[in-house]
Amino acid sequence: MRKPCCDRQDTNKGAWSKQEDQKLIDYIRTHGEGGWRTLPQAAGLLRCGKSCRLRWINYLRPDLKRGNFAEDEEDLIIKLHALLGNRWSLIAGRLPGRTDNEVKNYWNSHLKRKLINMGIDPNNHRLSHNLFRPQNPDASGSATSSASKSHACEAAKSRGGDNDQVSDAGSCLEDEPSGLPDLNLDLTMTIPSPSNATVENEAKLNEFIVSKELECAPSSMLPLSS
DNA sequence: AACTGAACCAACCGCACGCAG
DNA sequence: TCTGCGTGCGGTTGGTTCAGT
Repeated sequence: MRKPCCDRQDTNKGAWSKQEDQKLIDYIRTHGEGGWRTLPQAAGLLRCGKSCRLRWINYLRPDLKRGNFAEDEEDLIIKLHALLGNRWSLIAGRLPGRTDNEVKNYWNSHLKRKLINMGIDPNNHRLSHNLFRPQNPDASGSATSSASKSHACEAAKSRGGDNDQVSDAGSCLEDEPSGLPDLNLDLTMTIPSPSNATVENEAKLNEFIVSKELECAPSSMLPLSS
């Protein structure tokens, strides 16, 4: 096991100061992204490289879209989560200006609960039989109307276990309850084995996502930038 | 006004992958 | 082929803010 990179005594932890942010921004503007291991020293920061990278990606990048998620973004997250499971970076990749961390946090704090309130199991996007389904039109209706119909199985639980296999929806649609009829998410497909998981495969996966979006999404959601 | 629990979000941590030597 | 390094990812934690009592 490799030593953690952040165990040095002389590195700062916790919240970033404005000065630190500025140093990081200035450095990356001058030298570009990358070289995270050596960046802190070069930029005069008492941080580990990982911390710098995270700060840049999640907070300082100029193309980040801050603020609340739009309804179509919510829909898309839910739909992609049904397709891909907890692959936050892939999901975030289809949401311009959003980061995986942001999407993950939003899922855990908002969307998960929203689905539960709608009587949908957020883990597999199926109707949850034993959950109380509120009559509240707010919960059952507007924001995630298409989401509630996205009942493909969760793709994969997590890295390692799922092996980059995209959801086998066929297997999870077979016992589908009657409630969520109209999205065609038959995801039967062949994804190359994890051992071959390469950039090319990632690109194929993205193509797949796009094709599914074209099949399933309301036109208002499209096109999606990559 | 004070307290408490819930919600939110930035940041940390450990692991796995790709690549170069 | 093996090994170590750099990087990216997803899960988790901890601090802060908000809402209810």
